[in-house]
Amino acid sequence: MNTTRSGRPALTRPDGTPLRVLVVDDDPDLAEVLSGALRYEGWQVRTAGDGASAVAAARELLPDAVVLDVMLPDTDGFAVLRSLHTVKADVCVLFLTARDAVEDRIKGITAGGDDYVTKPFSLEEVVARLRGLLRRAGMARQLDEGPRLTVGDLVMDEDAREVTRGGELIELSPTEFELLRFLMRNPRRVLSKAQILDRVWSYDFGGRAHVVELYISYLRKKVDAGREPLIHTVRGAGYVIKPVTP
Amino acid sequence: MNTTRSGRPALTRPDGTPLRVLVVDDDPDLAEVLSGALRYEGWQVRTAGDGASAVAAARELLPDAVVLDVMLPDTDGFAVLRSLHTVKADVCVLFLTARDAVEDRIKGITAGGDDYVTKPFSLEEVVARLRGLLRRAGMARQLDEGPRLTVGDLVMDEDAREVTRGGELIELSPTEFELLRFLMRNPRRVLSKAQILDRVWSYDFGGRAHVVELYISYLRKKVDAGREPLIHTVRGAGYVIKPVTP
DNA sequence: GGGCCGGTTCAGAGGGTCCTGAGAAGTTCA
DNA sequence: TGAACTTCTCAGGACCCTCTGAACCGGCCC
Repeated sequence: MNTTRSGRPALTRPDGTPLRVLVVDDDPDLAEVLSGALRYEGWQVRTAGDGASAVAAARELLPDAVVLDVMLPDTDGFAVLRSLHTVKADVCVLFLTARDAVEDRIKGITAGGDDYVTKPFSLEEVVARLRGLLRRAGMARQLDEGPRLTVGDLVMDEDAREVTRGGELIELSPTEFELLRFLMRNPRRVLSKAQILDRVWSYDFGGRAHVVELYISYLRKKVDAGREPLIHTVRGAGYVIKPVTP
Repeated sequence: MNTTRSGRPALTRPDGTPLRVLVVDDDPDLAEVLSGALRYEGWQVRTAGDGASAVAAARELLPDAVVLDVMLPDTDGFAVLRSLHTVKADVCVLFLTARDAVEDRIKGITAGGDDYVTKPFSLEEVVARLRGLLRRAGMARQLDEGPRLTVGDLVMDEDAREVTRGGELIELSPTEFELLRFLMRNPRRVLSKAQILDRVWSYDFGGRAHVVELYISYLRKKVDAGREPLIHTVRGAGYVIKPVTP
Protein backbone atom coordinates (compact mmCIF):
# COMPACT_ATOMS: atom_id res chain seq x y z
CA MET A 1 0.00 0.00 0.00
CA ASN A 2 1.09 3.52 -0.78
CA THR A 3 2.29 5.43 2.28
CA THR A 4 2.96 9.08 3.02
CA ARG A 5 5.58 11.13 4.75
CA SER A 6 3.58 10.89 7.92
CA GLY A 7 3.91 7.12 7.91
CA ARG A 8 0.18 6.70 7.71
CA PRO A 9 -1.37 4.94 4.76
CA ALA A 10 -2.39 7.33 2.00
CA LEU A 11 -5.97 8.44 2.20
CA THR A 12 -7.86 6.70 -0.51
CA ARG A 13 -11.34 6.86 -1.94
CA PRO A 14 -13.48 3.77 -2.21
CA ASP A 15 -11.95 2.98 -5.61
CA GLY A 16 -8.40 3.01 -4.25
CA THR A 17 -7.17 6.27 -5.78
CA PRO A 18 -5.87 8.95 -3.38
CA LEU A 19 -8.19 11.63 -2.04
CA ARG A 20 -7.86 14.93 -3.87
CA VAL A 21 -8.09 18.39 -2.37
CA LEU A 22 -7.93 21.82 -3.94
CA VAL A 23 -6.52 24.67 -1.83
CA VAL A 24 -7.68 28.15 -2.85
CA ASP A 25 -6.05 31.18 -1.24
CA ASP A 26 -4.55 34.33 -2.66
CA ASP A 27 -1.76 34.33 -0.10
CA PRO A 28 0.82 31.97 -1.63
CA ASP A 29 2.64 31.47 1.66
CA LEU A 30 -0.49 30.31 3.40
CA ALA A 31 -1.46 28.12 0.47
CA GLU A 32 1.97 26.54 0.64
CA VAL A 33 1.76 25.83 4.37
CA LEU A 34 -1.70 24.35 3.97
CA SER A 35 -0.86 22.17 1.03
CA GLY A 36 2.25 20.96 2.82
CA ALA A 37 0.27 19.88 5.84
CA LEU A 38 -2.40 18.20 3.74
CA ARG A 39 0.12 16.40 1.57
CA TYR A 40 1.71 15.18 4.76
CA GLU A 41 -1.68 13.77 5.75
CA GLY A 42 -1.91 11.78 2.56
CA TRP A 43 -3.94 14.06 0.34
CA GLN A 44 -3.22 14.72 -3.29
CA VAL A 45 -3.08 18.52 -3.29
CA ARG A 46 -3.41 21.27 -5.84
CA THR A 47 -3.55 25.03 -5.28
CA ALA A 48 -5.19 28.03 -6.91
CA GLY A 49 -4.92 31.75 -6.21
CA ASP A 50 -8.29 33.09 -7.33
CA GLY A 51 -11.84 32.07 -8.09
CA ALA A 52 -11.50 31.68 -11.84
CA SER A 53 -8.47 29.43 -11.70
CA ALA A 54 -10.05 27.55 -8.81
CA VAL A 55 -13.03 26.57 -10.91
CA ALA A 56 -10.75 25.71 -13.81
CA ALA A 57 -8.55 23.56 -11.58
CA ALA A 58 -11.60 21.88 -10.08
CA ARG A 59 -12.85 20.97 -13.54
CA GLU A 60 -9.57 19.18 -14.18
CA LEU A 61 -8.86 17.70 -10.77
CA LEU A 62 -12.43 16.85 -9.73
CA PRO A 63 -11.42 17.19 -6.09
CA ASP A 64 -13.14 15.44 -3.21
CA ALA A 65 -12.71 18.52 -1.06
CA VAL A 66 -11.88 22.19 -1.44
CA VAL A 67 -10.26 24.51 1.09
CA LEU A 68 -11.53 27.90 0.04
CA ASP A 69 -10.65 31.39 1.19
CA VAL A 70 -13.83 33.47 1.26
CA MET A 71 -12.01 36.66 0.36
CA LEU A 72 -10.67 36.23 -3.13
CA PRO A 73 -9.36 38.92 -5.48
CA ASP A 74 -11.86 38.26 -8.25
CA THR A 75 -15.11 36.61 -7.12
CA ASP A 76 -16.79 36.05 -3.81
CA GLY A 77 -16.77 32.69 -2.14
CA PHE A 78 -20.45 32.04 -2.56
CA ALA A 79 -20.30 32.26 -6.33
CA VAL A 80 -17.31 29.94 -6.39
CA LEU A 81 -19.21 27.53 -4.19
CA ARG A 82 -22.04 27.37 -6.66
CA SER A 83 -19.69 26.80 -9.58
CA LEU A 84 -17.89 24.10 -7.65
CA HIS A 85 -21.12 22.31 -6.97
CA THR A 86 -22.05 22.35 -10.62
CA VAL A 87 -18.65 20.90 -11.45
CA LYS A 88 -18.95 18.19 -8.81
CA ALA A 89 -22.14 18.01 -6.78
CA ASP A 90 -20.78 16.07 -3.82
CA VAL A 91 -17.64 18.12 -3.20
CA CYS A 92 -16.96 19.06 0.45
CA VAL A 93 -15.94 22.64 1.09
CA LEU A 94 -14.01 24.06 4.01
CA PHE A 95 -14.06 27.85 4.11
CA LEU A 96 -11.33 30.05 5.47
CA THR A 97 -12.53 33.38 6.75
CA ALA A 98 -11.41 36.38 8.72
CA ARG A 99 -12.71 36.52 12.26
CA ASP A 100 -15.10 39.44 11.80
CA ALA A 101 -16.45 38.30 8.44
CA VAL A 102 -18.09 35.28 9.97
CA GLU A 103 -21.60 36.60 10.14
CA ASP A 104 -21.49 38.01 6.65
CA ARG A 105 -20.95 35.67 3.83
CA ILE A 106 -20.75 32.42 5.69
CA LYS A 107 -24.49 32.39 6.22
CA GLY A 108 -25.97 29.24 4.86
CA ILE A 109 -22.68 27.54 4.28
CA THR A 110 -22.73 25.11 7.15
CA ALA A 111 -26.32 24.18 6.35
CA GLY A 112 -25.09 22.03 3.53
CA GLY A 113 -22.75 20.23 5.84
CA ASP A 114 -19.81 22.28 4.69
CA ASP A 115 -17.71 23.85 7.37
CA TYR A 116 -15.51 26.85 8.01
CA VAL A 117 -12.50 27.90 10.04
CA THR A 118 -11.68 31.44 11.08
CA LYS A 119 -8.26 32.97 10.54
CA PRO A 120 -5.88 32.71 12.18
CA PHE A 121 -6.37 28.96 12.46
CA SER A 122 -4.19 26.08 13.46
CA LEU A 123 -3.30 23.44 10.91
CA GLU A 124 -4.61 20.77 13.23
CA GLU A 125 -7.96 22.50 13.10
CA VAL A 126 -8.05 22.53 9.32
CA VAL A 127 -6.90 18.96 8.98
CA ALA A 128 -9.38 17.75 11.57
CA ARG A 129 -12.30 19.62 10.04
CA LEU A 130 -11.49 18.28 6.64
CA ARG A 131 -11.32 14.80 8.02
CA GLY A 132 -14.68 15.34 9.65
CA LEU A 133 -16.24 16.49 6.40
CA LEU A 134 -14.91 13.52 4.49
CA ARG A 135 -15.85 11.06 7.16
CA ARG A 136 -19.41 12.27 7.23
CA ALA A 137 -19.52 12.15 3.45
CA GLY A 138 -18.42 8.53 3.65
CA MET A 139 -15.60 9.28 1.21
CA ALA A 140 -12.48 7.86 2.75
CA ARG A 141 -12.18 4.21 3.57
CA GLN A 142 -9.61 4.85 6.28
CA LEU A 143 -11.97 7.10 8.16
CA ASP A 144 -14.67 4.50 8.50
CA GLU A 145 -13.74 3.77 12.09
CA GLY A 146 -15.64 6.91 12.91
CA PRO A 147 -14.88 9.86 15.10
CA ARG A 148 -13.08 7.90 17.78
CA LEU A 149 -9.45 8.00 18.82
CA THR A 150 -8.09 5.55 21.36
CA VAL A 151 -4.81 5.23 23.24
CA GLY A 152 -4.92 2.65 26.00
CA ASP A 153 -7.99 3.38 28.06
CA LEU A 154 -8.03 6.98 26.89
CA VAL A 155 -10.79 7.65 24.37
CA MET A 156 -11.59 10.78 22.40
CA ASP A 157 -14.85 11.34 20.54
CA GLU A 158 -14.17 14.18 18.14
CA ASP A 159 -17.79 14.91 17.24
CA ALA A 160 -18.95 15.11 20.82
CA ARG A 161 -15.67 16.74 21.86
CA GLU A 162 -15.65 14.28 24.68
CA VAL A 163 -12.62 12.69 26.29
CA THR A 164 -12.79 9.84 28.78
CA ARG A 165 -10.21 7.77 30.56
CA GLY A 166 -11.31 4.48 32.03
CA GLY A 167 -14.88 5.62 31.40
CA GLU A 168 -14.41 8.76 33.45
CA LEU A 169 -15.15 12.06 31.72
CA ILE A 170 -12.30 14.58 31.39
CA GLU A 171 -13.02 18.26 30.80
CA LEU A 172 -10.62 20.04 28.47
CA SER A 173 -10.23 23.59 27.23
CA PRO A 174 -10.09 24.12 23.44
CA THR A 175 -6.30 24.26 23.29
CA GLU A 176 -5.90 21.30 25.58
CA PHE A 177 -8.29 19.38 23.37
CA GLU A 178 -6.38 20.17 20.20
CA LEU A 179 -3.07 19.31 21.71
CA LEU A 180 -4.37 15.99 22.95
CA ARG A 181 -5.95 15.28 19.59
CA PHE A 182 -2.65 15.88 17.85
CA LEU A 183 -0.85 13.59 20.27
CA MET A 184 -3.48 10.88 19.95
CA ARG A 185 -3.43 11.00 16.19
CA ASN A 186 0.29 10.27 16.40
CA PRO A 187 0.55 7.68 19.13
CA ARG A 188 3.98 6.13 19.86
CA ARG A 189 5.64 8.84 17.80
CA VAL A 190 7.86 11.46 19.40
CA LEU A 191 6.67 14.93 18.46
CA SER A 192 9.03 17.86 18.84
CA LYS A 193 7.89 21.04 20.47
CA ALA A 194 8.37 22.83 17.17
CA GLN A 195 6.12 20.35 15.39
CA ILE A 196 3.49 20.71 18.06
CA LEU A 197 3.69 24.48 17.92
CA ASP A 198 3.31 24.42 14.15
CA ARG A 199 0.31 22.17 14.17
CA VAL A 200 -1.66 23.03 17.27
CA TRP A 201 -1.06 26.75 17.59
CA SER A 202 -2.24 29.17 14.91
CA TYR A 203 0.23 30.01 12.19
CA ASP A 204 0.67 33.60 13.28
CA PHE A 205 1.45 32.73 16.89
CA GLY A 206 4.60 34.52 17.93
CA GLY A 207 5.03 32.90 21.30
CA ARG A 208 7.68 30.58 22.53
CA ALA A 209 7.86 26.83 22.88
CA HIS A 210 7.29 27.30 26.58
CA VAL A 211 3.53 27.19 26.07
CA VAL A 212 3.80 23.65 24.81
CA GLU A 213 5.44 22.55 28.04
CA LEU A 214 2.81 24.43 29.96
CA TYR A 215 -0.07 22.78 28.15
CA ILE A 216 1.55 19.38 28.42
CA SER A 217 1.58 19.90 32.16
CA TYR A 218 -2.10 20.90 32.11
CA LEU A 219 -2.92 17.77 30.15
CA ARG A 220 -0.98 15.56 32.49
CA LYS A 221 -2.87 16.92 35.44
CA LYS A 222 -6.16 16.06 33.81
CA VAL A 223 -5.30 12.94 31.84
CA ASP A 224 -2.61 11.21 33.83
CA ALA A 225 -3.56 12.37 37.32
CA GLY A 226 -2.95 9.54 39.75
CA ARG A 227 -2.90 6.99 36.94
CA GLU A 228 -0.29 5.21 34.93
CA PRO A 229 1.10 7.98 32.71
CA LEU A 230 0.33 7.97 28.99
CA ILE A 231 2.13 11.20 28.14
CA HIS A 232 5.89 10.86 28.25
CA THR A 233 8.75 13.34 27.93
CA VAL A 234 11.64 12.44 25.69
CA ARG A 235 14.42 14.74 26.81
CA GLY A 236 15.87 16.82 24.05
CA ALA A 237 13.38 15.43 21.55
CA GLY A 238 9.79 16.13 22.51
CA TYR A 239 6.74 14.28 23.77
CA VAL A 240 5.01 10.98 23.03
CA ILE A 241 1.69 9.53 23.95
CA LYS A 242 1.57 5.75 24.17
CA PRO A 243 -0.36 3.08 25.97
CA VAL A 244 1.20 1.62 29.08
CA THR A 245 0.95 -1.94 27.88
CA PRO A 246 1.79 -2.28 24.22
CA MET B 1 -26.15 0.89 4.51
CA ASN B 2 -25.51 4.06 2.61
CA THR B 3 -24.97 7.05 4.88
CA THR B 4 -25.09 10.77 4.32
CA ARG B 5 -22.92 13.68 5.28
CA SER B 6 -25.04 14.20 8.34
CA GLY B 7 -24.05 10.77 9.61
CA ARG B 8 -27.64 9.63 9.50
CA PRO B 9 -28.70 6.79 7.24
CA ALA B 10 -29.73 7.93 3.78
CA LEU B 11 -33.43 8.42 3.28
CA THR B 12 -34.71 5.67 1.07
CA ARG B 13 -37.99 4.77 -0.54
CA PRO B 14 -39.56 1.38 0.05
CA ASP B 15 -37.59 -0.03 -2.90
CA GLY B 16 -34.24 1.08 -1.44
CA THR B 17 -33.43 3.93 -3.82
CA PRO B 18 -32.85 7.36 -2.29
CA LEU B 19 -35.70 9.82 -1.95
CA ARG B 20 -35.72 12.43 -4.68
CA VAL B 21 -36.66 16.08 -4.32
CA LEU B 22 -36.87 18.89 -6.83
CA VAL B 23 -36.16 22.44 -5.60
CA VAL B 24 -37.74 25.20 -7.65
CA ASP B 25 -36.76 28.79 -6.92
CA ASP B 26 -35.55 31.63 -9.11
CA ASP B 27 -33.04 32.88 -6.53
CA PRO B 28 -29.94 30.76 -7.18
CA ASP B 29 -28.41 31.49 -3.77
CA LEU B 30 -31.52 30.30 -2.01
CA ALA B 31 -31.80 27.27 -4.24
CA GLU B 32 -28.19 26.43 -3.48
CA VAL B 33 -28.67 26.70 0.27
CA LEU B 34 -31.85 24.67 0.17
CA SER B 35 -30.40 21.92 -1.94
CA GLY B 36 -27.31 21.83 0.25
CA ALA B 37 -29.39 21.33 3.36
CA LEU B 38 -31.55 18.67 1.76
CA ARG B 39 -28.61 16.80 0.30
CA TYR B 40 -27.11 16.83 3.75
CA GLU B 41 -30.30 15.23 5.05
CA GLY B 42 -29.96 12.38 2.61
CA TRP B 43 -32.13 13.52 -0.28
CA GLN B 44 -31.18 13.24 -3.89
CA VAL B 45 -31.65 16.83 -5.02
CA ARG B 46 -32.14 18.64 -8.27
CA THR B 47 -32.89 22.33 -8.83
CA ALA B 48 -34.78 24.41 -11.35
CA GLY B 49 -35.10 28.19 -11.74
CA ASP B 50 -38.46 28.54 -13.46
CA GLY B 51 -41.70 26.72 -14.14
CA ALA B 52 -40.85 25.34 -17.55
CA SER B 53 -37.56 23.78 -16.53
CA ALA B 54 -39.18 22.56 -13.32
CA VAL B 55 -41.70 20.51 -15.23
CA ALA B 56 -39.00 19.26 -17.57
CA ALA B 57 -36.79 18.26 -14.64
CA ALA B 58 -39.71 16.56 -12.92
CA ARG B 59 -40.42 14.50 -16.02
CA GLU B 60 -36.85 13.21 -15.85
CA LEU B 61 -36.37 12.91 -12.12
CA LEU B 62 -39.85 11.74 -11.11
CA PRO B 63 -39.34 13.28 -7.67
CA ASP B 64 -41.03 12.12 -4.49
CA ALA B 65 -41.32 15.71 -3.33
CA VAL B 66 -41.06 19.22 -4.73
CA VAL B 67 -40.11 22.40 -2.93
CA LEU B 68 -41.83 25.04 -4.99
CA ASP B 69 -41.62 28.80 -4.90
CA VAL B 70 -45.07 30.22 -5.64
CA MET B 71 -43.64 33.29 -7.34
CA LEU B 72 -41.80 32.23 -10.47
CA PRO B 73 -40.59 34.39 -13.36
CA ASP B 74 -42.59 32.61 -16.05
CA THR B 75 -45.64 30.83 -14.68
CA ASP B 76 -47.27 30.91 -11.30
CA GLY B 77 -46.74 28.08 -8.87
CA PHE B 78 -50.24 26.69 -9.12
CA ALA B 79 -49.98 26.08 -12.83
CA VAL B 80 -46.72 24.26 -12.19
CA LEU B 81 -48.45 22.24 -9.52
CA ARG B 82 -51.07 21.01 -11.97
CA SER B 83 -48.41 19.98 -14.46
CA LEU B 84 -46.48 18.23 -11.75
CA HIS B 85 -49.47 16.19 -10.77
CA THR B 86 -49.97 15.04 -14.32
CA VAL B 87 -46.32 13.95 -14.37
CA LYS B 88 -46.53 12.13 -11.06
CA ALA B 89 -49.84 12.01 -9.26
CA ASP B 90 -48.60 11.19 -5.77
CA VAL B 91 -45.89 13.85 -5.52
CA CYS B 92 -45.71 15.83 -2.25
CA VAL B 93 -45.37 19.57 -2.61
CA LEU B 94 -44.02 22.09 -0.15
CA PHE B 95 -44.78 25.65 -1.17
CA LEU B 96 -42.57 28.62 -0.47
CA THR B 97 -44.53 31.83 -0.27
CA ALA B 98 -44.21 35.43 0.78
CA ARG B 99 -45.70 36.32 4.14
CA ASP B 100 -48.63 38.33 2.82
CA ALA B 101 -49.43 36.09 -0.11
CA VAL B 102 -53.00 35.08 -0.65
CA GLU B 103 -53.43 32.64 2.18
CA ASP B 104 -56.75 31.32 0.92
CA ARG B 105 -55.38 29.92 -2.27
CA ILE B 106 -52.53 28.26 -0.38
CA LYS B 107 -54.92 26.75 2.07
CA GLY B 108 -57.03 25.40 -0.77
CA ILE B 109 -54.02 23.59 -2.11
CA THR B 110 -52.70 22.29 1.16
CA ALA B 111 -56.03 20.62 1.83
CA GLY B 112 -54.75 17.91 -0.47
CA GLY B 113 -52.02 17.01 2.00
CA ASP B 114 -49.41 19.40 0.69
CA ASP B 115 -47.89 22.01 2.95
CA TYR B 116 -46.37 25.47 2.78
CA VAL B 117 -43.78 27.68 4.48
CA THR B 118 -43.72 31.43 4.42
CA LYS B 119 -40.61 33.41 3.54
CA PRO B 120 -38.34 34.12 5.20
CA PHE B 121 -38.14 30.62 6.60
CA SER B 122 -35.51 28.66 8.44
CA LEU B 123 -33.96 25.60 6.89
CA GLU B 124 -34.92 23.56 9.90
CA GLU B 125 -38.52 24.44 9.18
CA VAL B 126 -38.32 23.35 5.55
CA VAL B 127 -36.51 20.14 6.34
CA ALA B 128 -38.95 19.27 9.11
CA ARG B 129 -42.02 20.02 7.01
CA LEU B 130 -40.73 17.90 4.20
CA ARG B 131 -40.08 15.07 6.61
CA GLY B 132 -43.61 15.43 7.87
CA LEU B 133 -45.09 15.30 4.38
CA LEU B 134 -43.17 12.18 3.49
CA ARG B 135 -43.96 10.49 6.74
CA ARG B 136 -47.64 11.10 6.34
CA ALA B 137 -47.49 9.86 2.77
CA GLY B 138 -45.80 6.71 4.05
CA MET B 139 -42.91 7.19 1.66
CA ALA B 140 -39.74 6.84 3.69
CA ARG B 141 -38.95 3.71 5.61
CA GLN B 142 -36.65 5.52 8.05
CA LEU B 143 -39.39 7.86 9.15
CA ASP B 144 -41.66 5.11 10.34
CA GLU B 145 -40.57 5.56 13.93
CA GLY B 146 -42.86 8.53 13.95
CA PRO B 147 -42.56 12.10 15.04
CA ARG B 148 -40.93 11.44 18.39
CA LEU B 149 -37.56 12.69 19.57
CA THR B 150 -36.10 11.62 22.89
CA VAL B 151 -33.06 12.68 24.90
CA GLY B 152 -33.02 11.29 28.40
CA ASP B 153 -36.40 12.02 29.91
CA LEU B 154 -36.97 14.87 27.49
CA VAL B 155 -39.49 14.03 24.80
CA MET B 156 -40.58 16.03 21.78
CA ASP B 157 -43.60 15.25 19.64
CA GLU B 158 -42.95 17.11 16.41
CA ASP B 159 -46.44 16.80 15.01
CA ALA B 160 -48.17 17.93 18.17
CA ARG B 161 -45.42 20.51 18.79
CA GLU B 162 -45.39 19.27 22.34
CA VAL B 163 -42.39 18.95 24.63
CA THR B 164 -42.36 17.18 27.97
CA ARG B 165 -39.69 16.45 30.49
CA GLY B 166 -40.33 13.73 33.03
CA GLY B 167 -43.96 13.80 31.88
CA GLU B 168 -44.30 17.48 32.65
CA LEU B 169 -45.37 19.73 29.79
CA ILE B 170 -43.01 22.51 28.72
CA GLU B 171 -44.31 25.55 26.82
CA LEU B 172 -41.98 26.88 24.15
CA SER B 173 -42.10 29.79 21.73
CA PRO B 174 -41.66 28.95 18.02
CA THR B 175 -37.97 29.80 17.94
CA GLU B 176 -37.28 27.96 21.15
CA PHE B 177 -39.03 24.93 19.73
CA GLU B 178 -36.99 24.95 16.54
CA LEU B 179 -33.74 25.38 18.38
CA LEU B 180 -34.56 22.49 20.68
CA ARG B 181 -35.61 20.35 17.75
CA PHE B 182 -32.33 20.97 15.98
CA LEU B 183 -30.40 20.09 19.11
CA MET B 184 -32.46 16.97 19.71
CA ARG B 185 -32.04 15.78 16.16
CA ASN B 186 -28.28 15.93 16.73
CA PRO B 187 -27.83 14.54 20.22
CA ARG B 188 -24.27 14.12 21.54
CA ARG B 189 -22.89 16.17 18.68
CA VAL B 190 -21.42 19.58 19.35
CA LEU B 191 -23.11 22.17 17.16
CA SER B 192 -21.37 25.46 16.53
CA LYS B 193 -23.23 28.72 16.82
CA ALA B 194 -22.80 29.23 13.09
CA GLN B 195 -24.39 25.87 12.36
CA ILE B 196 -27.28 26.66 14.66
CA LEU B 197 -27.74 30.09 13.16
CA ASP B 198 -27.76 28.65 9.65
CA ARG B 199 -30.34 26.04 10.42
CA VAL B 200 -32.65 27.56 13.00
CA TRP B 201 -32.75 31.21 12.02
CA SER B 202 -34.15 32.38 8.70
CA TYR B 203 -31.73 32.76 5.83
CA ASP B 204 -32.06 36.53 5.69
CA PHE B 205 -31.33 37.07 9.35
CA GLY B 206 -28.56 39.61 9.63
CA GLY B 207 -28.02 39.45 13.36
CA ARG B 208 -25.10 38.16 15.30
CA ALA B 209 -24.43 34.82 16.89
CA HIS B 210 -25.37 36.39 20.19
CA VAL B 211 -29.02 35.45 19.78
CA VAL B 212 -28.07 31.82 19.92
CA GLU B 213 -26.65 32.30 23.39
CA LEU B 214 -29.78 34.14 24.38
CA TYR B 215 -32.11 31.42 23.20
CA ILE B 216 -29.97 28.74 24.74
CA SER B 217 -30.40 30.55 28.00
CA TYR B 218 -34.17 30.69 27.51
CA LEU B 219 -34.25 26.99 26.77
CA ARG B 220 -32.21 26.17 29.82
CA LYS B 221 -34.60 28.06 32.00
CA LYS B 222 -37.50 26.01 30.70
CA VAL B 223 -35.90 22.66 30.02
CA ASP B 224 -33.14 22.32 32.57
CA ALA B 225 -34.65 24.41 35.38
CA GLY B 226 -33.77 22.80 38.67
CA ARG B 227 -33.03 19.49 36.98
CA GLU B 228 -29.97 17.66 35.84
CA PRO B 229 -28.83 19.73 32.82
CA LEU B 230 -29.19 18.26 29.34
CA ILE B 231 -27.94 21.29 27.42
CA HIS B 232 -24.23 21.81 27.76
CA THR B 233 -21.88 24.59 26.66
CA VAL B 234 -18.63 23.55 25.04
CA ARG B 235 -16.50 26.62 25.30
CA GLY B 236 -14.99 27.73 22.03
CA ALA B 237 -16.94 25.09 20.12
CA GLY B 238 -20.69 25.34 20.61
CA TYR B 239 -23.49 23.51 22.36
CA VAL B 240 -24.53 19.87 22.84
CA ILE B 241 -27.61 18.18 24.12
CA LYS B 242 -27.04 14.84 25.77
CA PRO B 243 -28.43 12.75 28.57
CA VAL B 244 -26.45 12.80 31.77
CA THR B 245 -26.09 9.06 31.92
CA PRO B 246 -25.35 7.56 28.54
C1' DG C 1 30.54 21.38 43.88
C1' DG C 2 28.99 24.96 40.78
C1' DG C 3 27.03 26.27 36.72
C1' DC C 4 24.23 25.17 32.95
C1' DC C 5 20.41 23.23 30.54
C1' DG C 6 15.99 21.32 29.69
C1' DG C 7 11.89 20.68 31.77
C1' DT C 8 8.15 21.49 35.32
C1' DT C 9 5.22 24.13 38.05
C1' DC C 10 3.04 28.18 40.27
C1' DA C 11 0.94 32.67 40.37
C1' DG C 12 -1.33 36.15 38.14
C1' DA C 13 -2.59 39.71 34.45
C1' DG C 14 -5.35 40.37 30.51
C1' DG C 15 -8.39 39.21 27.26
C1' DG C 16 -12.14 36.70 25.57
C1' DT C 17 -16.33 33.97 25.87
C1' DC C 18 -20.53 33.30 27.71
C1' DC C 19 -24.60 34.37 30.69
C1' DT C 20 -28.28 37.26 32.08
C1' DG C 21 -31.33 41.13 33.04
C1' DA C 22 -33.61 45.15 31.14
C1' DG C 23 -35.93 47.05 27.74
C1' DA C 24 -37.35 48.46 22.84
C1' DA C 25 -39.66 47.10 18.58
C1' DG C 26 -42.63 44.14 16.23
C1' DT C 27 -46.46 40.67 16.06
C1' DT C 28 -50.65 38.28 17.47
C1' DC C 29 -54.93 38.06 19.35
C1' DA C 30 -58.91 39.37 21.81
C1' DT D 1 -56.96 49.53 20.30
C1' DG D 2 -54.65 47.59 23.93
C1' DA D 3 -52.47 43.61 26.27
C1' DA D 4 -49.63 39.66 26.01
C1' DC D 5 -46.09 37.59 23.81
C1' DT D 6 -42.11 37.04 21.05
C1' DT D 7 -37.86 38.47 19.24
C1' DC D 8 -33.83 40.83 19.34
C1' DT D 9 -30.22 44.59 20.99
C1' DC D 10 -27.42 46.27 24.50
C1' DA D 11 -24.58 46.43 28.38
C1' DG D 12 -22.74 44.72 32.74
C1' DG D 13 -20.46 41.25 34.84
C1' DA D 14 -18.82 36.52 36.00
C1' DC D 15 -15.93 33.17 34.80
C1' DC D 16 -12.60 30.74 32.11
C1' DC D 17 -8.64 30.44 29.02
C1' DT D 18 -4.33 31.73 27.53
C1' DC D 19 0.03 33.19 28.02
C1' DT D 20 4.01 35.53 30.60
C1' DG D 21 7.38 35.66 34.12
C1' DA D 22 9.84 33.63 37.50
C1' DA D 23 11.02 30.17 40.73
C1' DC D 24 12.18 25.44 41.17
C1' DC D 25 14.07 20.78 40.19
C1' DG D 26 17.11 17.24 38.61
C1' DG D 27 20.69 15.58 35.61
C1' DC D 28 25.00 16.40 33.26
C1' DC D 29 29.43 18.31 32.34
C1' DC D 30 33.24 20.99 33.53
